[in-house]
Amino acid sequence: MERLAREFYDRDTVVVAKELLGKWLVRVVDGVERVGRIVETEAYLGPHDLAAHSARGRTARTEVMFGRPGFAYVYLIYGMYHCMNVVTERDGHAAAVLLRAVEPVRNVEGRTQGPGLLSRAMGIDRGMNGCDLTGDECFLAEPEVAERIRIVKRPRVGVDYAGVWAKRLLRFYIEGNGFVSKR
DNA sequence: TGCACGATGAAC
DNA sequence: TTCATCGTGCAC
Repeated sequence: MERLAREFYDRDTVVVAKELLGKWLVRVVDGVERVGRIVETEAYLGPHDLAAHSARGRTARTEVMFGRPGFAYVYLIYGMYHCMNVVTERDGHAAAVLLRAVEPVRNVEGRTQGPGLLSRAMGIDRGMNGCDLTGDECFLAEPEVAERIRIVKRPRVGVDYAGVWAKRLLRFYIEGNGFVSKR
């Protein structure tokens, strides 16, 4: 399996968010590789993007967003679900891509359409925060079979509070894929 | 030290 | 439309 290198993440966040579609998310739990094909993402551009957590400043929670690209930013939402993000762009630029849905490929039980369900099914929680995605616990990889896809662009979900930023087309998903989250 | 609320999901 | 459930961030 060909793992994505640091350079992949060290680029424009919108480009990374689009290119992540179709890639494989791999999480190793008890020696078993759980593999999901990424079908939906959202881009969070940085402190100027009012929908991004980094817009509220550098805090203990958002620290990894401000760090180097290719690391996982995982946080607890609504007291019961975890959301996984991939940190992008240079060290100091607090941007990331939220993984919103995957399609089960291998060893994945349960539903995976939505950031909370995806994290639960893949075995991702706050313990993964700050994890190096070029390492062995959790990483992204080129799919074994590349498929041609069409990308749909929509406004991001659940960020109505962000004013004009809520209208930006920063949610991306694979057209026609049945594992994309509803809403 | 307290408290309002969220990049969600499921039930009603 | 309501609710579960709790860490975070900011007000006091």
